[in-house]
Amino acid sequence: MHRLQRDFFTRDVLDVAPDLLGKYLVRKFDHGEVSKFKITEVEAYRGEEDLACHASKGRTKRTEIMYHEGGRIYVYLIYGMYWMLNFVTANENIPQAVLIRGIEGFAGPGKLTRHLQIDKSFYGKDLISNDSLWIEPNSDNSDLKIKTTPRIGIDYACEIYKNKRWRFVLDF
DNA sequence: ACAAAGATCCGT
DNA sequence: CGGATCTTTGTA
Repeated sequence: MHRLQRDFFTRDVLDVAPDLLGKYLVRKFDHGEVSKFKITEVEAYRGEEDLACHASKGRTKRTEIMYHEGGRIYVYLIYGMYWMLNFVTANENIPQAVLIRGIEGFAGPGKLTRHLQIDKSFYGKDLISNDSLWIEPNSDNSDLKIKTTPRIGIDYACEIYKNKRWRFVLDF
């Protein structure tokens, strides 16, 4: 099976996010074992104008990777304990990212990174070329039911962006 | 330098 | 509902 290529990620985050549902997140561990998990829940963070997006504070050391071309990995630590896994989308200088919130068997962004052993060392890696983490298509995802809701845990944002239904969940 | 907050999770 | 736990960021 071939992994998803650059053109999948260099689109608007609102197109990429729901399109990731049902596809496979593939992790090759250091000891050689390969595990594949169907993606079940994602959220879109869209540009400097989106007050829930880290890039709303502008270009910093942490948000720098979101300004790169789509397909890169954005990882950060939250509450001192949990690594959040994101994929950068769109073209250069358009800061967008998809937060991976759930995979088959592991609901919760902090739980899935713990199980997949993903940490700061993945920051900036390219999904198209690295040998530890990538996305593969699903030949049988023609009949997906997708539910949309507001995003989780962003009470600090203003009403306009708090209410955007930019969380996408596979509806079984 | 220092203080504050945070895209979460778990146990009570 | 509160505690864990530490990086990033803003302010001085």
